[in-house]
Amino acid sequence: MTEKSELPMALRAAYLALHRQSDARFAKYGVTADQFVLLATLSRGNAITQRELARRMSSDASTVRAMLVLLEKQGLVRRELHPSDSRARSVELTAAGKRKFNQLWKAGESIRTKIFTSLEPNESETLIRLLNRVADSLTAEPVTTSASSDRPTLDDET
Amino acid sequence: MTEKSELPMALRAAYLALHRQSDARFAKYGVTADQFVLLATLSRGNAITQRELARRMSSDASTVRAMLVLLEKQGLVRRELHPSDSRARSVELTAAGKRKFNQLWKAGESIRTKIFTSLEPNESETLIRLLNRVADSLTAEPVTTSASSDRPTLDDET
DNA sequence: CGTGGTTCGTGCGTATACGCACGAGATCAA
DNA sequence: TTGATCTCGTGCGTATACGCACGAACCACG
Repeated sequence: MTEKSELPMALRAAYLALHRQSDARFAKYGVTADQFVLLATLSRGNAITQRELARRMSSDASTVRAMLVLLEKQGLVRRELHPSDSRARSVELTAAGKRKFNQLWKAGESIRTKIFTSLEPNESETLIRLLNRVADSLTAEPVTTSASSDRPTLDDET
Repeated sequence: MTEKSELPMALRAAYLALHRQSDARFAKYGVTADQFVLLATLSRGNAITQRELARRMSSDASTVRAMLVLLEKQGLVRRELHPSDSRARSVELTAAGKRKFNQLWKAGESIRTKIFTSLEPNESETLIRLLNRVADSLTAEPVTTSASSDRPTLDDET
């Protein structure tokens, strides 16, 4: 019987490990792991609003904005007026941004290899499926705070 | 054939969703999701060094320090002199910290429920196992004396 | 046409995450 | 013992992550 905190902790450990490795790998290219995620997201669907970009990155609007400011300074992305909605801004990769992303993709190859060689092909599929299920279950709307009884492996009040 | 970026993105989505939900849930108790992780870690092994705490949290020494400073102000943790190593500090929960953790554990119950009801018991086991495998594959660090690893060849032309 | 409710981007404040460099203590080798 | 080296905690700088509050624009619906 596994601990109830084991899954969340394993998720945390895996994500942070990935993030650290990515940051280290991309550092020499002057971008961070999260900036890579942003560039990758734009590379698959250019000319989207900041909010849509945030949604696809599983990130937050204000976080994305801060990132865009930095990436714009580096000349990797461009923010233009949205054709139909004048309060929105349309984000896209510059030519330099596309080149940079291609570099980064190659630079990150060994990380992806590390991951996929530790998993059988069907295990990768399974892992993705289960992760998506977890994410979906958490992205659903609020729950009532019911506070049931399940022991936190700690009893205090001495 | 899945995209190579799908697994990392799913991992990111799941982790961030969990983190957001946890932050929201714990906010009314005045602690963050990560502070909960710290308290939970201490609740299972008290009186450990900051570095060991960081290791168990899959976190970083300086991050942990910043968190401890905040938690100490709240009176939830205590840092004492290490008995045998005078440069280290021994961290432990205060009585208030233990009470707080018990509260938080209950408050977070519905989040854990959400996750586990979206997974079959064996799927939880599988997910944990696969996540650990991924984390391990990424935590491969340079060894001190062997230096026999295959080194991903960071040839960056361009 | 207004008028209110919603959505987009922005700015602000706080907490994490992490690398890097430092000083003090610990450890090992000669 | 001494010196080289490693480790622990600290402080600093930067990037994320996110909530919250604004102002502006969009969108009904009367």
